[in-house]
Amino acid sequence: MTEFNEKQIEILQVAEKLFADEGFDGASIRTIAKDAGVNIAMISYYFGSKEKLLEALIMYRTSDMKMQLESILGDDLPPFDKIDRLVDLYINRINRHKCMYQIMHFELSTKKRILSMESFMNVKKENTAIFRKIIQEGQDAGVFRTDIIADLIPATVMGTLVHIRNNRAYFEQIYGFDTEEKFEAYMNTEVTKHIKQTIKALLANEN
Amino acid sequence: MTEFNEKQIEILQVAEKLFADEGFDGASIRTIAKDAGVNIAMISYYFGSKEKLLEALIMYRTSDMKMQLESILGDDLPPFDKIDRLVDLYINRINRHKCMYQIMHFELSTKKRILSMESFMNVKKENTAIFRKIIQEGQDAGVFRTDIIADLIPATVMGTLVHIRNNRAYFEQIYGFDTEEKFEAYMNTEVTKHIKQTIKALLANEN
DNA sequence: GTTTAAATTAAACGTTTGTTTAAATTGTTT
DNA sequence: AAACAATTTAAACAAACGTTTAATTTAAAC
Repeated sequence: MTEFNEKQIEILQVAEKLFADEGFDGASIRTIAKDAGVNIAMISYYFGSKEKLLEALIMYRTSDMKMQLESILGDDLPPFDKIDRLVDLYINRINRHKCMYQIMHFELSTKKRILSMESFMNVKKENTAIFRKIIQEGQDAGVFRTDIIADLIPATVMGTLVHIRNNRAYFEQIYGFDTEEKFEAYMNTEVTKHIKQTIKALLANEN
Repeated sequence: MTEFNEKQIEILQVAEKLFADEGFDGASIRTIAKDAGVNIAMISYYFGSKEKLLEALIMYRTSDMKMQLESILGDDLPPFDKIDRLVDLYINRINRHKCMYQIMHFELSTKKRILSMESFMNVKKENTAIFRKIIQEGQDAGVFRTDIIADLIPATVMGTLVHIRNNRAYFEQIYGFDTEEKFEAYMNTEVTKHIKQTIKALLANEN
């Protein structure tokens, strides 16, 4: 299902931004409609309800990750280089869809909404499986340690990134960033370096 | 300021749970009042407004962290043992006040509310400074690497923890946890091990 | 050009929201 | 016991919410 037309995509994009800025409850149908340049009734008309709009949004965004992971798995690269590419992939995705991740992590943790868990979790499971294969390759090659908990590595990568983004105001203040660009530069240099360094240190086999 | 009487504390505790379960906008003054066993008007009467209730809540919870950090700094322990105690401290705090962290990380990242940033950030800054001292000790002793970004370590610890808690439904499903206890046990064993292992690997000086 | 379906609109629906009011109750002081 | 302040209450407030309706415009099909 779910080919979206131009107007629907416009609504999804506006909703993504507003949900992230003001939360699901905080963003009103009226504001979304106004920003998207459509009538309020169009949202019910296209998506059924506000809640189903959120579901559509999540599915709209969590579709292409699998492909990119498989691309890395298939590449002919040394294990540690694959880790570099993996971290870059996560960072790029969170940078590109920062609004989305903000919404997801809040709405998924809320007890009020159940969302379309099944389909969303299936995507996540598939992604975890591919990630584990990449780690397994490095372990089989004797390059990575085997006494680690591979399933928790994505949690550390994404958790660190999301945490720093959520506390952006704090980092901006202690480092004196006065523009958005400076913060983004910090994310792309220092933070990226820290995460790669951390994951590689964890995986490194001290033979 | 801010000694709270029994009734105020009751309201704060109920608000903490409801804000975390349903979000700031999702939790209504009426529900909070009902669960706390007080009249709706009492919340305005005691705290002024719903927003000020949130501020009071955050301040109420972010007061004792500094003391505990200083306790670790003052202890006479080898650097790596201090890391163990640090990670345990973070984990215990997030376990104990999981509601609080859920609220904070969402409300701080939202553009709608500005909160009482100044006082809250000052607490955070002080905590960061103490943390850095603990790392510095290990570096001075030649046990820790010096080419690391110490400021980002707490982000990795807390980010990993919060991320896993937020995606609890996912982990429950892939590991087949059917009770709250099993998930909490997982947090206290595997996740704790993973985080300690990761941070220690990052800090370890390969001499 | 007529007919049928899809898209779009403005208006209204009934709830729920946070907050305020003004009266009633309780507690404390004199 | 009287007087005063602090607490607690039920009721009302206007505003905002998500959704629905029924009428209108646009597009497609015949």
